[in-house]
Amino acid sequence: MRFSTSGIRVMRNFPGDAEVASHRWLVRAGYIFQHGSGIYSFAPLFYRVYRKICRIVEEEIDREGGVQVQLPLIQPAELWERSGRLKIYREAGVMFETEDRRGSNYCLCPTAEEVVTEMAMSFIQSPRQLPVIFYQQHTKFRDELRPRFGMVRCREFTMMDAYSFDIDEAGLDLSYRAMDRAYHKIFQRCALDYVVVKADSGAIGGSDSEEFMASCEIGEDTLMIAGDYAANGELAFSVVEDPEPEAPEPLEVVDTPGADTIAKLAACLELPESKTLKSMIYKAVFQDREEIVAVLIRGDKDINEVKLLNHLGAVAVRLAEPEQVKEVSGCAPGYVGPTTLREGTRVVADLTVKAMTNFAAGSGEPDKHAVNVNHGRDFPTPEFVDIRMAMAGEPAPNGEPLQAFRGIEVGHIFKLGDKYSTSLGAGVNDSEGTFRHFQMGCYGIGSTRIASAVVEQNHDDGGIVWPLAIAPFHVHLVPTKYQDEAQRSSVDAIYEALENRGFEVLLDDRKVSPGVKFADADMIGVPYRVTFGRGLAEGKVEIKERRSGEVSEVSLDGLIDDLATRIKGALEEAA
RNA sequence: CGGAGCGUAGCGCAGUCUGGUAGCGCAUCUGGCUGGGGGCCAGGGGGUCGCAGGUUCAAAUCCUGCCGCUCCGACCA
Repeated sequence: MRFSTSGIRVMRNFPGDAEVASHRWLVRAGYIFQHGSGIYSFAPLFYRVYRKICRIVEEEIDREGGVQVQLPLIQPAELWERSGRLKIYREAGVMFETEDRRGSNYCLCPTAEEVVTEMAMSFIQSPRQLPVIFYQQHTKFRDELRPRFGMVRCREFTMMDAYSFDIDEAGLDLSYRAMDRAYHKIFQRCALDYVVVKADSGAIGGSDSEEFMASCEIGEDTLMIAGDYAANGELAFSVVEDPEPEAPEPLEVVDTPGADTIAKLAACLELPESKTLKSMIYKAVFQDREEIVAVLIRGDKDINEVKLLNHLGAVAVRLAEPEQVKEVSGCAPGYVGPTTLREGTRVVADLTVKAMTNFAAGSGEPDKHAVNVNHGRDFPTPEFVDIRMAMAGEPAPNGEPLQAFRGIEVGHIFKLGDKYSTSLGAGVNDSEGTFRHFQMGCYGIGSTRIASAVVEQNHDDGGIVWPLAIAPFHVHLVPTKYQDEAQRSSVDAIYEALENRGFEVLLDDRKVSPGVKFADADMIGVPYRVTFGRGLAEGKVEIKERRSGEVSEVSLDGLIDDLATRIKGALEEAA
């Protein structure tokens, strides 16, 4: 491709409103163009990268028996009502909805379990057609609460989504493992540095799920890792040693002037924070009702809302409004304690609360706290369940201390079981003639997000450093003076020869100074740059490796073979 | 949605406090020189100052409302 007419443009400075490296470079080097918050065009360079990622994804999923389809972006809202997910997505606020001219409601596809299950129901009539894995690479729409970091978190993005159908759990296991294999191959080929962690299944639902996380400082997820234990911070479990039980002391209310935080309270009472109790009032939203729930946790720990949501089986949980707090506890948020709760209020306490004795808690009044509080005596024994945020340094279930890392979620695999096949009535008759719901799995890969994550992991002061497998071009030809007849003819000859050999070549035929071309080449980040200039009279050109910066002088005659060796070698190694 | 900030030419910004001819750098166009790390000279084009309303003889500048964007916290590929 000739630079001058390729539609590629690069910028001399960074966009003012981009902060993270991938966003800054992808915009500056002309890969993407922003139209609105979380809404981007793929410019020619990005489209090439995107297509390469798609091809890798396709090859690996096809290898595991996946079959490609395309599912609709506009989906009947009624279908989402039947699966029970319309409310969940609406509560989360992420569903784009629209209606047609007759007033029927539609959802803009945020994920496609419903439509694919509806199709499978009609297409899969016999267990002999199983297993089947349908997949697509298509647009998704999510009205993200906060689009972020350029292409990392968009409101419109492209995702590979796959859905497996099996007759039983053993079959689902095999499909799940097949996709797991494909995922590892895909991320390895994309040269991504990643880890796999146990994950929460969120609004998708189902039992097991694992996330593939690109290691990266700007990652939005916290990964908790300790030896062979790796989990998303959302569901990581840590072991906390219980204190020695004490003989119950009489309950008292004491003055604690100005103690409006756990730290101040502990200091005021000269107690460790672990002898205080936080009482939070939550509103839990269910499909058909809402409930106010009091949540108790040891003062030195934090509530994990994902765990809470899962335990309650709610659609959403959020901190209650002050009026609602007053309703169940008779006081304002901040003064609530387990003894101030109205009778009949549902109380959920973290496991660490179980062993607590003689602890301090809110008294219902400002500047006063209850001390020597004991559950079972001063308030009814609550339900004890793990709803605690694991912290770095605490031991994982395997005994090793947890370390926290940041990651970008680039892939997620789920065992759904029969959640959708049951709600939508999809399945087949088995050999005995009984109707069996499909055992489903679903699998997502953020194709556009991979590109961002790769840039986060592969850039330097000069710009992007693409791994060959997903670089927009293999070779970037830079003639220092393309107007020069002799130079032009040899550059053109090499350009055509390389293209004829099947390599992807960007030829910088612009009439600009060599310095500009070099800077732009670094920014765009093609793995191999070939410079035509001062050695050309002696039949020499230079190959420069973008990543190492290593320059080697080669003869014009040997150039094509040299490049072919390097490129083929690198591509095969990646595959 | 809560907190912070921003919106002036394609991009980056100054000008706003203290109202009075809309500027700078880059990019772009024309001509010339140059030709291995963002080169030089000369000339040119490009702006409803986010939108609406208000105050004023006069608004980019002051006031009100709205919209958009970015960053920090609650969703997810």
